Amino acid sequence: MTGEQTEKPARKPRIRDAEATKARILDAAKKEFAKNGLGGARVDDIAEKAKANKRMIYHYFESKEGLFQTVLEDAYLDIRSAEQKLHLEDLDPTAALEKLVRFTWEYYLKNPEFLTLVNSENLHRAKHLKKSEIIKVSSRKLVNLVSSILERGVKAGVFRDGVDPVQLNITIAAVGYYYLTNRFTGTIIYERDLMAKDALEQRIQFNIETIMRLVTV
Amino acid sequence: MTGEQTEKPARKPRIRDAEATKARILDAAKKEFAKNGLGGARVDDIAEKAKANKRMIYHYFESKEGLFQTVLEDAYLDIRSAEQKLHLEDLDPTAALEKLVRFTWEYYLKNPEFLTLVNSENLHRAKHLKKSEIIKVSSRKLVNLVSSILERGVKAGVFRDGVDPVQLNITIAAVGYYYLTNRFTGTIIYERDLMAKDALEQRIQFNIETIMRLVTV
DNA sequence: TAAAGAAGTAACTAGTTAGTGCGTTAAATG
DNA sequence: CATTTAACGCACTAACTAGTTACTTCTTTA
Repeated sequence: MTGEQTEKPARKPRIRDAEATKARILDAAKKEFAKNGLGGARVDDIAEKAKANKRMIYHYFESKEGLFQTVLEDAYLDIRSAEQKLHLEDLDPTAALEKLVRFTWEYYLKNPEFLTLVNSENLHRAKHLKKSEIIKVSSRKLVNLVSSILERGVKAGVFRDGVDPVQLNITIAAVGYYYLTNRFTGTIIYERDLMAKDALEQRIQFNIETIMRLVTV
Repeated sequence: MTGEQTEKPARKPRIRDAEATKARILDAAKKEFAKNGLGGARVDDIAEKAKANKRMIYHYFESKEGLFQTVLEDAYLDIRSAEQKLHLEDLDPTAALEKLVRFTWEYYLKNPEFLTLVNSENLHRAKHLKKSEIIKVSSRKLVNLVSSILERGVKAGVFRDGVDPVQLNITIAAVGYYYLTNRFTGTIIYERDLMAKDALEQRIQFNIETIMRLVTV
């Protein structure tokens, strides 16, 4: 509908570029939603940061919630696709699991907006995610990935039998997510700078230890 | 200042009762902040739910943020005091640790507002908690509690040496917190009702297993 | 019982905020 | 080159929202 012949032109920098404007809005919205939550985010601020007119937001995304939904979907698709790119099936079970734990931690660390977006979505009882079929499909792949790592480990005699892949998946996420999403209150409660370089290094080692001990025979 | 002679009268139900009004406001505010976050909460709604006039909120708590800070402080003090009441020092190390894991899980389960309040506070980079000295003091007690359980376990030969009590504390919270705060997105991602009775039972068992394997020799 | 002080209320303000109506301008098309 | 289509922007509105002003009513105490 938008441009059949004009697939990826990138020939000359167009002054009017729908895709580029859309991308700028999404980028600005991601930051704004992550910083202030869905309720706290301001549409005017998103438009300004995106160097777009507010009218464009409503033209491309219908509403503030429509924009949030797209931002959230994109965020989930990004982490799910990055997980697939790890090619864990090529590694032995122990190395594969350790790599997944490390990847999850580093992804959260490099993309703190992801954590806040997920928190915001849960505050709204996942009403936006519910509508998205593609998220379910890509999540299923992640569970299957962990399932097969576990199976291979059991066969190789390095992992114990009976570990639920969903519970393991949740726990891998949990030990990183909690630490990082609560880094501000955590720094006060535990009277220790949780984001100091050595603190982060100590935590990822602890997380690997936690997960490995959980699955090992 | 408010009433020296009238310490806990409870003689006749007063039509005008400052303490009762204050309590109703705090209760309504806790629910409203938990449901909608600090930004999404509406002062008018809090007043209405509390069956108090909005002016009273500003009289007792100065501002919306002042009210939020009091709600948050109260929430932290409640869980910290409940932890102390477990008297874990009277149990053997293994039983004490298991009881703490179970308590933490059940507290989150029964008080989901706590999770949302903490999330909201982290969205605001812990600016309200920073001001509270009493929170630091009571948190220190929790870390000391876990420290002494670990120490006793090492001496008894049931726990391994070198486990950082802060990391352990964080992990005990993490495995419950993540599961419950993300119960809405989780139910979609993992295509499983995470709040079903047997799912909850399975999770607490998994959490105990995770923590026990982490500290055992 | 009169005076003082505290508890409580209605109505308002000044500033925001999501969302729109309508016109303008650039690019594609025949 | 004329016409259509899509990108873009200004200026507005209707509803909302934190916080306040000015007042009434109840309770305590000298």
